[in-house]
Amino acid sequence: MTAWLVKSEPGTYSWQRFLKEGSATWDGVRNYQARNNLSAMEKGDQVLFYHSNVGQEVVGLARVTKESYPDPTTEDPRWLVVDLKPVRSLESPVPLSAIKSHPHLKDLALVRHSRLSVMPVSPSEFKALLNLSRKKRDPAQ
DNA sequence: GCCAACGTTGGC
DNA sequence: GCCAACGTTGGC
Repeated sequence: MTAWLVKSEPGTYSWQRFLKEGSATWDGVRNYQARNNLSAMEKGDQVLFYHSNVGQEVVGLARVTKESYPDPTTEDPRWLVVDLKPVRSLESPVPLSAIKSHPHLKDLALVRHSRLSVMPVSPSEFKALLNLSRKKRDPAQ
């Protein structure tokens, strides 16, 4: 079982909307690498939800509820979707800057391949990210 | 708003 | 099959 990270622009589809709706079909992926990652997802896998562009932080944790199937938003059979459901918001969102400055997270695809929208996260990276999300904010800031 | 990085398209 | 042109993503 692998952990994953998916990106969404909050203006397009936000974590708040995902929470409110209670589930999502992760459609619209039109990149082969991202598509391959979708197809490798298994039911029950944990998925971190990242706000790209605006926010630039990991905001929540979700889970795969349905493994990949053809993207209903296109006739093109090459593209796939999975279904996700929200699990919980992170206590404290993990900003990209914190990920970049964490020595163990430098190789995360989020950092190395900033345009990839669906990526695997190793167990140790996943643990590190969750640890960062538990860290209390500096009261001075 | 800019632009670097990257992916895709199409002419040759 | 190469590569220039173009479009998109997303950090800054």
